[in-house]
Amino acid sequence: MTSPGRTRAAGRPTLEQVAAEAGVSRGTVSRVVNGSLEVSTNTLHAVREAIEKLGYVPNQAARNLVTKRTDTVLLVVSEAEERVFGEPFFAGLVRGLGEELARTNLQLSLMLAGSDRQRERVERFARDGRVDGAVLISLHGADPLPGKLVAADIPVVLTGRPLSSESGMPFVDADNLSGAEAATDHLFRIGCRRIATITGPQDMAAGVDRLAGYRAALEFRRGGTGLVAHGDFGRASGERAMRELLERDDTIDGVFAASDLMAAGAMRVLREHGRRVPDDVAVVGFDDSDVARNTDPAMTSVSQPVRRMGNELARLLVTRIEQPDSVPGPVILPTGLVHRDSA
Amino acid sequence: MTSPGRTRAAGRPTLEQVAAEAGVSRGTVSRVVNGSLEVSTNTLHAVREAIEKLGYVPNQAARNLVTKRTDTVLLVVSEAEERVFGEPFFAGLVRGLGEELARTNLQLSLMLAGSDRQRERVERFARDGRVDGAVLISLHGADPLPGKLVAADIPVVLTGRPLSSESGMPFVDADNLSGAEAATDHLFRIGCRRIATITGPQDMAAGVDRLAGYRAALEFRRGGTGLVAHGDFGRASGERAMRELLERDDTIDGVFAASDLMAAGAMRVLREHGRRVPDDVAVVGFDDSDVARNTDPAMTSVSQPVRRMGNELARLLVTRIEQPDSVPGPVILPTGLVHRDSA
DNA sequence: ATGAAAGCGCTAACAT
DNA sequence: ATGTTAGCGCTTTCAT
Repeated sequence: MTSPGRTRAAGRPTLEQVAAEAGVSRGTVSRVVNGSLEVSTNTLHAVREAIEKLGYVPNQAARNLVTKRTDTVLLVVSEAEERVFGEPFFAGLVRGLGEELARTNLQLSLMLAGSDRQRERVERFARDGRVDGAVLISLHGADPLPGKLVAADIPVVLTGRPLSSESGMPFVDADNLSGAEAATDHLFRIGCRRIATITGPQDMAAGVDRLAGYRAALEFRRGGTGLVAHGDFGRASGERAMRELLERDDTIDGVFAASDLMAAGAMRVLREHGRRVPDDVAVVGFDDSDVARNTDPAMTSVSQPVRRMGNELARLLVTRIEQPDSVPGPVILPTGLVHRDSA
Repeated sequence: MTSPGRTRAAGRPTLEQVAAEAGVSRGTVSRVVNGSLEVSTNTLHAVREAIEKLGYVPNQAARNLVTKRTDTVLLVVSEAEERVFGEPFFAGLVRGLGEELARTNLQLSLMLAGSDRQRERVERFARDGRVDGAVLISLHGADPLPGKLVAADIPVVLTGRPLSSESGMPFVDADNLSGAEAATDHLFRIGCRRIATITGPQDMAAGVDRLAGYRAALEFRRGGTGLVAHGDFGRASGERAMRELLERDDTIDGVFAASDLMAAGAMRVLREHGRRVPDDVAVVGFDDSDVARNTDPAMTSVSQPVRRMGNELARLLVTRIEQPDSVPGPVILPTGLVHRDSA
């Protein structure tokens, strides 16, 4: 009880103790731990043995204090829990990030920022100096978070083109415009002439760009582009939008939805209304997620290389961290169209 | 360039500078920052002003070094990315955890441990002294991670009863047995007499207990309990299991699946085989997730209070952190049956 | 190749 | 109520 350690990390051996055990100085142990080459084989072994014997693990706080690095990067997702854990998009991204970061000694840590309160916490966490950099994803409109982090001198990379392009922050995005264009054009080519779209949120570039792609395709084909209903990428919004569209025009024969979830919702509503997919109405989604594979009929969908996007994000961030003055340009990755049975 | 700061956190004002600016000592500033009451109103104001003026933010590394606390707790999910971001179960849990932790000054950080490599990283991270405690979820079989963390003197709480109950670690779980029993009994009461089950992984208590519940219900009703096929909670495994079951016995008229995802897979296979749900075969799932609400017909499912489970996990962990010697007992929360159209 | 020593920025115990 | 001081455990010059 009165022993020298009531504190949590008590008893943990220190550099000092390892040094004593190995009969060398602190500095030498430090060199061994950090893989310096300027250590003789003999001492190297002695120190290693001592480390092993004592079960020494470097104290990060002490190390951070002097190096100013934390070897941790933060993934901030600006969505509510339900969204984050419902959208398969994030899975690929996280995997991609993890893969790439595994090559470095950076550890990935994830935090949600779906509410103001959470955003504030994330900001404080980052400003406290607990991370070397941050990847932000799913930013809406004029989220102040990226700006605040940059102001706090924290390297930041974004997922998805920021709406206000003045930001100048490096970002990675899928070619949403081309993807949407290809999807819409596909509907046209299989014979649809009354093609509607269900958009994503218009405060995100992904939402805006996919709508633009739809428009571009139809303008090129000289089709009408008026059948637009807005959604928020979520399933329920897709159902709502589809109902609205059907009410406005019941001759619709093709639908391009800006997310698989919305497309799935639309398919359900179409069925409720007695429309067969794809015979009466063809449907294309966006994301090529699990959802698309599991609708009935299986859904044709635009694929984005989420995993590669994660890879690129990691690379960009590492670059920013290692060369704070570099401003790597944006990375735009190509999308594809995966043909299944719904269109 | 030769200025005193090329390092990342360079130029950040320190306690010392704030003290100078406010004309007081370091100690006093520290007291203000940490909310000590023993400070006169005057100096309090002076210090606050100085902090404001200089934009001072305490350096966490320095603070951690002396306090031995990080104010961070880790949520470790022992699943692959695809799983984590596909199962809505996690959303509720994370939300519950966040809610409760928001009352404290603990920050939640999430890490995946789906591969050995990731598990190793997580272990190192925790042993490095970067977290005050950890919540582990989705443990399989004899995962060594919890033991290692405990050995490293890190407070740990588990989600789901550990299979080897000798561990003695505090945990939170849903009453899986009762839930499964209620689901199965419901099938019996609506007239099913050939009731099959699709189990979860048998290296997790949730899988084992739900199967036990199925058995208990049928034994009580004197029904046969032989129609068992194994799955892993995932959709594909549900499809596989359903096919297998139909091959073995095509008079099956009720199915209890240990997860919504598997139940959804089963429903699809049933439809493929020309069985109508619930008319020919009634189906009950487990989780009461979004998936259950979106099948056609909507799925009857066992609900677990995931959010409350998250709350309780946080409470347990906080207790463990604040009183390292306390060993709070397990918390088992009740499940319910949500009636929809599939049974 | 190695040791010695000067901090990194903060908290907390002790004085006053 | 406030100042003083001794570290927390580590990295990193600077000598040798």
